Amino acid sequence: MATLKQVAAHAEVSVQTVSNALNAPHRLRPDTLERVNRSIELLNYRPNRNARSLRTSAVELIGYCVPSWPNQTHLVMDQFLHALCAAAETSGRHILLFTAPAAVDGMPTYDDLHARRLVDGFVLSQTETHDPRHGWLKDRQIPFVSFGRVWKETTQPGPWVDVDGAAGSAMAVQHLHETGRRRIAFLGWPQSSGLGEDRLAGWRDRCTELGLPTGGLVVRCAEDTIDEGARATAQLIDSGQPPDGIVALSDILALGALRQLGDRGLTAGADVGVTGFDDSPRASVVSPGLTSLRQPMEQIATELIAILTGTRNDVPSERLLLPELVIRGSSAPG
Amino acid sequence: MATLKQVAAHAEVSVQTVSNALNAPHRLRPDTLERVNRSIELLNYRPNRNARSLRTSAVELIGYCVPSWPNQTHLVMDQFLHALCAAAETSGRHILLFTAPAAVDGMPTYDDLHARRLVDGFVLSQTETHDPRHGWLKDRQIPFVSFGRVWKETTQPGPWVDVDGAAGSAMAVQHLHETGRRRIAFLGWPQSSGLGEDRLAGWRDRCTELGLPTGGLVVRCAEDTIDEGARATAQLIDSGQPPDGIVALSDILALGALRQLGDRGLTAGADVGVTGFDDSPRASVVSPGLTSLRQPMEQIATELIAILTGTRNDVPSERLLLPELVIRGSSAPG
DNA sequence: ACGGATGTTTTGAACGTTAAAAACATCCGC
DNA sequence: GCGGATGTTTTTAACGTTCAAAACATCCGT
Repeated sequence: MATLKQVAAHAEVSVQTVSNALNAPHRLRPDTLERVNRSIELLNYRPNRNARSLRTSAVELIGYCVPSWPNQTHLVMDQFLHALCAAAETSGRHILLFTAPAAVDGMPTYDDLHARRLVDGFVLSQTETHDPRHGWLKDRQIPFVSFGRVWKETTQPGPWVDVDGAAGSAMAVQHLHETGRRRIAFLGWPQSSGLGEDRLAGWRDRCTELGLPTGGLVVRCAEDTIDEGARATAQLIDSGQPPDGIVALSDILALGALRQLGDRGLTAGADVGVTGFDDSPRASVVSPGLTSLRQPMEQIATELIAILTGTRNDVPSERLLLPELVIRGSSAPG
Repeated sequence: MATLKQVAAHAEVSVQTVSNALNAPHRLRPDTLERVNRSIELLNYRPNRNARSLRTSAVELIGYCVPSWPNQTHLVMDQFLHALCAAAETSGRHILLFTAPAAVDGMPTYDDLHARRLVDGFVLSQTETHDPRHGWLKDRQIPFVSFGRVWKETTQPGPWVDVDGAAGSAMAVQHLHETGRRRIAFLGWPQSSGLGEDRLAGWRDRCTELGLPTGGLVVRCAEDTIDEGARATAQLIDSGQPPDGIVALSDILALGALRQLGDRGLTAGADVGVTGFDDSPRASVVSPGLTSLRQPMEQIATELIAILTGTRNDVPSERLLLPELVIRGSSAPG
């Protein structure tokens, strides 16, 4: 593989002139630039990333910890990973994947990757309540950006991009209200989940705004499973005041709701409107199709990379993005 | 962050002596080594990967193309990705993720990553019939190893690690035979799938060895879905000579079989023994639990890295690994 | 014709490691 | 005491870019 030196010899210029042809072509006389570019092409020159990184101290790699639940697929993370890679590449960078223990036990790994100049910074995701990684990185001035806020912190310890769960739930309530529902339930998670409480707040606020009841219409599920979604829905149906709409905090819980409605001889859509969150592939193939809130993965990834690389001066360090409500049969009126 | 130079000054030795302390400590007098190590620790020295890579021409990064189906989770690939990262780290390397168009359209991306010294080589996966990547990389002497063989090629174009699907199907047949089944069916894929034909061959060969019938007992499914598995099972049940055992080529098809059996008032296990492949999380939580063939992900990843890095002279360039049959209720006799 | 300004190209050094050769120190047999 | 062998440490250069300064060429006003 040719080096700058070889290209320079071929074009009968200095190494610096070849470097200028690549990085500052305006410095060169047009005929010199043409000759150098021809040599670059003829010799199939490719810049050596190591040499450049050594001189500039920028490696153009972004560290991302491989999702820590190998026993469980995580659709949102799969889509996110692909979008993140593509966004990084668009900016001339790549993603370096690594494993690390959970919480602070993993911080030495992050520290080491940065100290050895293996990465310039990190993208964090799967943020947990009181997640310690953010503060740890901020304290050490190691660049990072987070997909998701650190829940239940008074101030965020660093830049983030997130999807507005509350707004999403509100959109779902609004939509169900527009299809005629007047008693809309919410299937959520335990109170310890900040994300769950955020989405619940969106449901509650919009119901209140629309004058809809909220009492006795929230069921928190211990786990994010179809069975729990089914159980919670059964509980609502058997409550004596069954809902005519259900906003589920996730597609998984929503699928459980669909199953339970089917078991009770009720029709999703016609009898009870159902919505989920994340717009997983099953949302479209289940019958009826599940109305769901879709997270804008490509936009999320693009914003994360823009914040981390500081390539756009207009980028604020916090970005809350709106999900998109994808309307399907599960919320269509009768 | 301290450099070798700063550590050397602190320890009152040359840069080379510090480098020797790290890489060839046997060259140093014990008291010199101790003094240098103390300086390394005091100054929290971390080697700069770029500098080392520039001098040695080895970047210690392995390129892996992010799975190309963002609309569909792929459990096996999720587990694989985690195992691959961990195995790479164990060898002092990391995974660089990238995106690329499918088939030969993606080859310029591979070429560029290698030419620019962003990676030392590649791990390929999701191999397809007549997959062109392998031959392309081999022709250009770009190091790689493949998780999965290139089906329907007379010779493999490069090193690979794979799971022996045929042996897996044979194990499943053997197991069902041992639980008393004598008419074992196979749910497979279209004939164009090399992997499917391989697994089918294992089923057929073992049935023949055991003197079991094979005629009219194979149903090929157009797609890997629960519905297709259910449809295929219905076809077998309605055939006039229903099977008492079913080996499914994947867990998804097996779940379809379980559903169809339930719909027909038949009990998986007691009435019809069912097995799947891949041991997905649902295999254990479905009722009854699904007997399934589990791929040894950590071993696969470890072998891939060993072949690619050439770190063990005894490693052959082709490794066929056995899956593990995880026995659950779906194959338990009545 | 000359000096200052501007355009274009070259020169020298730096980044931080590793590899190889050289230098220095020590030991031992003759 | 000396020369050869071995142990230990230092010296020198290399890897391939980028950065900054210097040199050279050209232009224009006086």
